[in-house]
Amino acid sequence: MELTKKQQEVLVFLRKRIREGLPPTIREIAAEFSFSSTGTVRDHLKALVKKGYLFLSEKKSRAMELTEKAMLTIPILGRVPAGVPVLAIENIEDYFNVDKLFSQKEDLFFLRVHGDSMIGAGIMPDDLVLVKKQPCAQDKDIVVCRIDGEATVKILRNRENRFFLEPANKNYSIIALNENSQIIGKVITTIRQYV
Amino acid sequence: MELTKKQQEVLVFLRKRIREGLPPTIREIAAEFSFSSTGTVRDHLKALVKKGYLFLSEKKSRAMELTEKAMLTIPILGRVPAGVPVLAIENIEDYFNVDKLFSQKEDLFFLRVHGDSMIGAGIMPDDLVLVKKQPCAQDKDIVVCRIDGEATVKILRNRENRFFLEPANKNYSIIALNENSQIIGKVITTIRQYV
DNA sequence: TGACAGCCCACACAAATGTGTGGTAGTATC
DNA sequence: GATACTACCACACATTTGTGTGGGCTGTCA
Repeated sequence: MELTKKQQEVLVFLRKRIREGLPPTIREIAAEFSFSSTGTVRDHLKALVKKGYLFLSEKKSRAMELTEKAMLTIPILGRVPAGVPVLAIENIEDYFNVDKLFSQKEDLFFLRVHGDSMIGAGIMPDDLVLVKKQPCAQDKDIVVCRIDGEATVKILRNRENRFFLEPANKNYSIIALNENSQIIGKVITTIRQYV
Repeated sequence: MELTKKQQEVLVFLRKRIREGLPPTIREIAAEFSFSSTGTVRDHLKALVKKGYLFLSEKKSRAMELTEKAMLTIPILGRVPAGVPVLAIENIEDYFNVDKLFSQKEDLFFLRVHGDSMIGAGIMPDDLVLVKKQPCAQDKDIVVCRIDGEATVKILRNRENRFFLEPANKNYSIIALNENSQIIGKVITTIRQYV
């Protein structure tokens, strides 16, 4: 059930248009590929549906959706030997599903990290951490907590059912979790953008 | 030029549908709000356009686009004092524009980081770095380079027009840029996802 | 009072759009 | 030879959809 070259081309176009926010109509697809008949487009769309790359809704204009299989991904490279092109297929370790990163329904927010208390865990000042709001977490989770009126990032430690907030920097000390320090959420991603 | 409550509601619905991948038709909007006339919807859409939240294309079904002003963003929290709710408006430092992160047209790929040579810069083993392909870069840029058949991440140094690749870890040594080490691209973002 | 914005309705019309039927040609498979 | 898939075309038809005109009611602001 592999895609033919032509079907690939159509899929690439659909992906582009869907990402831009407005899926094409059948006639817009026909125009793109200089097809003079709408039937031709329908053949291709039906092939994509049949092969599991596309969902179509009936009687609704532009109503198409990519399946998981067809979603836009950015290749993740692993080891890159000398001599071969960087983006050669052999180097591709996995795909990063861009469309899924932020599609979660949970209550998410970013926190801009202040201070260097988590430097040992690779969380630098001014990094953004994506936080899922939740009142508790597990041992070793990186959590956002409120200590003395300041939101900071720490590692949660569970020692015999007593909880501690541990920094990843020896210049800071461990804090026991009490009524003055409250867990706000769990860090699920960190992002650093270079200018 | 503030939005009225009703216009806000309409915008929220549009944003939801646009994010889901299929902007609504005028009649679908009417159904959502139980309007019995398409004219009513057009009044609201025109108001949103006039106030700078929406672009509409003529004679094309579902052809609407959010303006920068109206785009979906995730709040970035700064300092969070005790006592106030976490997501209180006072805490919001900025907004992270999800829709823009990956919208760049350039040739991008992710590289899974192996080794600890960049630990000092907060880039840990197994982090993902988003790389923009380019054959050269500037002093202090973090670059992906190919050294002895392995893609690694390093800091580029320009000393009197001679280029060096510098690790952020004292256990590794500086390498002069030569025919055995080639710049593949520049790191523009790092991402770490916790399971 | 007048002007304007917000919010709603009814209805008609033309254009855009999906659907359906049927056809041709090439290629591959059994 | 039969069958199936791919890749195109032509054309008609019904529905969906955007557009346009006209109207009503409620406010606010000058």
